[in-house]
Amino acid sequence: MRRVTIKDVAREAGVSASAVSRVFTEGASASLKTREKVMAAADLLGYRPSLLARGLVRNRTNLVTLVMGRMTDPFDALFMDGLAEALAARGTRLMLSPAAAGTPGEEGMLQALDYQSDAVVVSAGTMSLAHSERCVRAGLPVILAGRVVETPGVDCVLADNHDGGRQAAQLLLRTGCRHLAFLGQGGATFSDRERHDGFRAAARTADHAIVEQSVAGRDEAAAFAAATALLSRTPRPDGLFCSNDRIAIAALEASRALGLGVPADLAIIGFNNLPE
Amino acid sequence: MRRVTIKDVAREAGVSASAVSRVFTEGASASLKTREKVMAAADLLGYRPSLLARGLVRNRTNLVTLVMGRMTDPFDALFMDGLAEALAARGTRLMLSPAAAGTPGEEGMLQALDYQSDAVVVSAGTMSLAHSERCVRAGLPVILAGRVVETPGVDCVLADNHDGGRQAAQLLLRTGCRHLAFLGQGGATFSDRERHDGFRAAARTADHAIVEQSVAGRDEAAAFAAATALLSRTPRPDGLFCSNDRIAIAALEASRALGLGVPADLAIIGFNNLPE
DNA sequence: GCATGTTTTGCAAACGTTTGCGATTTGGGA
DNA sequence: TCCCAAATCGCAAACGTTTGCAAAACATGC
Repeated sequence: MRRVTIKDVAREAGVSASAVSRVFTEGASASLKTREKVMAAADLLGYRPSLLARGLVRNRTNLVTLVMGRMTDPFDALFMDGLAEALAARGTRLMLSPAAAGTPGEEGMLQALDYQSDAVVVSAGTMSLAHSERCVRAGLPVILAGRVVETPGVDCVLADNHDGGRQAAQLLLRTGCRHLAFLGQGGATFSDRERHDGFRAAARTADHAIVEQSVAGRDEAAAFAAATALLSRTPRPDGLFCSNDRIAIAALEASRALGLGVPADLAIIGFNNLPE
Repeated sequence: MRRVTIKDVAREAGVSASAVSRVFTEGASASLKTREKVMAAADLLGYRPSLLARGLVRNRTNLVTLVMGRMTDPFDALFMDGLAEALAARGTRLMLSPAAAGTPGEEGMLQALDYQSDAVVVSAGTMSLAHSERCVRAGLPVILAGRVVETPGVDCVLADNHDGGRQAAQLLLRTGCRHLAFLGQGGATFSDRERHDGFRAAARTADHAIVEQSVAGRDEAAAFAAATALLSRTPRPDGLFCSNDRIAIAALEASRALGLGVPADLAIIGFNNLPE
C-alpha cells in the first residue's frame, strides 16, 4: 500500500539510489550490468518514478496549463484535443484551468505557477491578462492562442485571419457572386474583427459593396435569427462569409428554412474547417 | 528569478517556516498576530505555496486525471468541461491523458500514478482496463464513466440508458407513431447496447415491431447514409430513436434531404441533450 | 501570586527524487 | 604486470513543503 520508492528498488537490486535514478534518466551513465539489475528489480516491484519529486528538484514538471473558457465552440475542443495529443507525444501532460462562469479566471495563470508548469497557454478569447506579467517575471512562458497582445514576453499563435477573410471574398467573387455579405460576432473577438477586416478590404478593392449583420448572443438560435434577417434583405446576398463555422452552419439552416438552395441560390463560406 | 519560498516569507515576517506553513493550511493553529505578519510578508514577496512540494509530503495533490479518447463527440467535450469546472470549484485541477490514435492508451491510468493523482476517471468508452487493478491496489480511486464493469474497486457513473430507451419508445408510441425504428452504433459501446435494449423491450411490450439500422464508421457521412437507408424502407418508419444526438442530427439532415417533414412525417428522438 | 490547562511556536525529520564531487572500478596499451 | 584515462558508482546535500513533539507563551480561576 505504501508507494514503492527508488530506495526499495535500490535495495532489491543491491545498488545505491543514485544508480537507480541514473538508469531512469536518459543520458546518464550506468553500466549495462546495473542497468539490467535495476530494470529487473523495478519490474518486479512495479516501480514508477514520482514525477512530483522529480519535478521538485529538476524544476521542470512536464506539465502545461491550459487556461480556457467554457468550451461552447467545437473549435475549442478541437484545439484542446490537438494540443493535448501533441504534448502527450512529447511526454508532457496538459492541465486544465477553466475560467469558470462567474469568476474572473485570470487566476488560472497563477495556478500554473503553483504547480510549476513548464508553460501556460491561454485560449480564453476574452480573458484579462492581468497576471501575465507576473508569470513571465517568474520565468513561465505564456502563450496566447487566437489573439494578439503587445505585452513583452508573451508569445501569440494564431491563424492569418485577415488573409483568410481576403481569400473568402476573392473566392466568392471568382465564383460569380454579385452581393457579398458578412455574418460575424460584431467584433466580439480578435479573430472576428480580423476576418471581417480582411473580407471587407478585399471586397472594397474589387469595388464591391457588402452588407453585414452581427450575431447577438452565442447560441445557435441567435445565429439562425441573424442569418434569416440577413438573407431576407433585398437585394438578397448571394455570397455569404461567416466568421466561424458554427455561424455558417446556422446560416445553412436558415437558408434551407427560407427555401434557398445552396450552392444554387447562395454560396456560404465558414472559417474553421470543422469536421461537421 | 528564483522562486520565493516559505523560508523567504518566514525571514521577512520574523517567524519560523512552520508558522508560515500553518498560516497557509486551514484548520491549523496560528495566532492572529503571526497570521497578520505572515500575510503581509507573503503579499509583499508574492509568495504562493508550491503544490508540488505540498503534494509530495501530504500525499494528496488535488489533481485528477482524465483518460479520454479523441473528442469527436461534442458530448465528450461537454462532459469534460463539466468535470473540470466542478473540480475547479473544489480547488482541484483536471489533468488530461489522451489515449492517442495509435497507442494502446491504457498507459494513461499509470501516468495518473506517476503524478500521484487523487483519482483517475476513464471516459474512453472502448479502452481496455488492463491496469485498473494495479491502480486500485495502489490506493488510487478509479472511476469509469459511461460504462459498467465488474472489477472490484472501480466505481461507475452513467445515465440510466436502458430506461432512457424505454422512455423514448413510450413517447413515440404515445405520440401516435406506427412504425418505430432504431438507429445506433451496432453495439459498439455499452451505452449504445443499453439504449437499444431498453427501446426494443418497450416496443416489444407494446406488441410493436421495430426496424433497426446501424451506423458504420464514426463520422457524420456514415450516419447520414445509414439514416437515408433506414428512411427509404417501406413501410417508412415514422418514429425514430437515435442512440445519440450526433446520429439524430444526421438523421434530421437525411430526412430533410428526402423531403420528409419533421415532425409532420416523422418524429425523431436523440439521446444526449446537446445544445445543438 | 500560583497552579493548571490551552494555544502557539520552533526544531528536525520526513516526502521521493536528482546531481556535484570524489572515490572506485574498468578497459586497454605499453 | 603496470599505468592512465575514462566510465561508473555512492555519499550527501539539495528541492519546498508538512507535521509530531516538546518547549514556550498565554489565559483562566482561585
